Amino acid sequence: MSTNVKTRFAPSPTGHLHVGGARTAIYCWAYAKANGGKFLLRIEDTDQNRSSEQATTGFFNDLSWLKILWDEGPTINNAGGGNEGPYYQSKRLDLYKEQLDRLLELELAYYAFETPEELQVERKKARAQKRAYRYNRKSLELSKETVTQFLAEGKPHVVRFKVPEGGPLTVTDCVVGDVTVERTEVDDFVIFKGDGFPTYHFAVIVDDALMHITHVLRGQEHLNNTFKHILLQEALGFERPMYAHISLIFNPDGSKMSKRDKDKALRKYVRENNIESSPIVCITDEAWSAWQSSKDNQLETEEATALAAELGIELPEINVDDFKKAGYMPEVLLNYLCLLGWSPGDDIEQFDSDFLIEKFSLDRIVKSPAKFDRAKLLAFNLDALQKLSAAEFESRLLHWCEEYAPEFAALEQFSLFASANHERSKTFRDAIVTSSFITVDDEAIVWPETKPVKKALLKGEVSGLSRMPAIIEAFKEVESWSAEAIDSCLHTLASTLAEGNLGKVAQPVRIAVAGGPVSPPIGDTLILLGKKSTLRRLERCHEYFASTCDA
RNA sequence: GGUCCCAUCGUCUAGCCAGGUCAGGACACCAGGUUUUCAUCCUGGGAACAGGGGUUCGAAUCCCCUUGGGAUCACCA
Repeated sequence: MSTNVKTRFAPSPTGHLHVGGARTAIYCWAYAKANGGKFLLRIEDTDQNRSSEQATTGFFNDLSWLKILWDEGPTINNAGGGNEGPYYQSKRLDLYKEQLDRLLELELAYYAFETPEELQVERKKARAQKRAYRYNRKSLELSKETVTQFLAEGKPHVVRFKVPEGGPLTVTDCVVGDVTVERTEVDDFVIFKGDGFPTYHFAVIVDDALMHITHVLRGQEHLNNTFKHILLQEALGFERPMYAHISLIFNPDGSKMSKRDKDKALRKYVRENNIESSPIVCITDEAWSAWQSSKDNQLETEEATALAAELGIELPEINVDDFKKAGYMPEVLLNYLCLLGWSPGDDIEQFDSDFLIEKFSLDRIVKSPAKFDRAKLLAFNLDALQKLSAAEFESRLLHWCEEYAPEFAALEQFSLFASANHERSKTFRDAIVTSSFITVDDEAIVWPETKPVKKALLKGEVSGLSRMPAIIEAFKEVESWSAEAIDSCLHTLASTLAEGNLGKVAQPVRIAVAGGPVSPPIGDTLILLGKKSTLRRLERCHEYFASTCDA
């Protein structure tokens, strides 16, 4: 394809990198790589109130985790660099002002003095009259002298772009095709804000031009903005890049997948359960009532996480970081995200990033929006996990545990813990969930009387519980606590106590030591626990049920 | 409401641009089987061209309309 392809991903650091943004970044990266071009990262932090350094770092981490590394941009670890920076918009004010002066000189931009409140009134009027809001160009009627005077007085102002006269506007989008709109649909939008910062529209045009971006891939919510952008480019004499607008990602219920989904889930639960005050200390009464007073006041991430944990509800996974925490592998998330709107054809679905780079093209991007299907992601993760060698699985599980489950990372028999969980885990988290009994103290194991527990211990002609004393005695005799010894002991027990039915002895043992019907294979489970803990748990279980039910 | 975008199994999609294979695959689901639990694993199955008009010998594919869904209409990006 064309030479010098350069794409960019330009997030505003106001939250976390969510899956939609991640997919855009992946496509940008893949397109650049597929065409021997460069991928650039730019931080759009012109919103002084909402941008944060913490969020910026989060974006770097999330992108790095996915192995989407930028050739140009902020220098972090082994990514970034380039000499068309700085790559933070907040540090490019001079550049924007320079371009703004040109526009002012050409009389393609003008000062406007309406207050936000005044504009709000106009907007409401427009809504009531069932038409789209357009700025009425009132400030354009001001005389030069008045404007000069207002500015000298320090009257608060913005700068607006003066949309030139002309015919309809057409942009040829690489995904959507030709899109045409009447010029009158574009109003004189603000390009410089009252705080002296450029708006998104202005900064993005200046930066994309100065950084020589050739292809702009972005979410379809920007399709309408494109007309503002091409107008600005024409006014400034910039070349128009190629545009590719990617459809949105939705939740399974059809709603737009958004960063607000977590907040929504929490609100719903709180409302449905009539919870009137904060159940945890980390959310103050003030924070709670502020949150409850308006849907626009979202809880901080930490607060939301803590509250969800307290209420015992699962927050929907929407950010890249959520999937990392949940124990998915980055290459799987990347793979799955690619498939939401693009496919390589030939019935191929599972692939790595080398394959992606080789095959990626804009003309295979689907126009229609996609729903995010966690079940398929999970299935992909399972497949990928199973393809890992034992050593690789162990090292990656260890890595994950070090970050999210240090008590498991510290396990002396980590190797066995890993191998025992390899083929039965769909995510890294699965391994610690079904093996949580390992890190629980012997004296803290409890046995909820659920159906499977009752079935294994209390039901039947000869109950599992009644076999317990014999099992305990047999285990006491096992000298070396090895897989072979345990196995042979269990088989012997099965033939003497249960006509060779291994399940009849294994399942009561499993429940006794694990506190529930699910654990790794029984031999591994017992070795992981050790002989002493195994015996203690068996005894405690026997005592507990013997005392509660006079069987 | 104005403007713009979109429309193949429950879901992601292949097929469409260059009309002509029982509309293919994956996930999910259902039924069997393997397995000491859970999870895997194996076999089989049901499942879609939104509706209506054209064009054509022939339409999922090209055109129009209807319906449905979505985006956007900020001194946020």
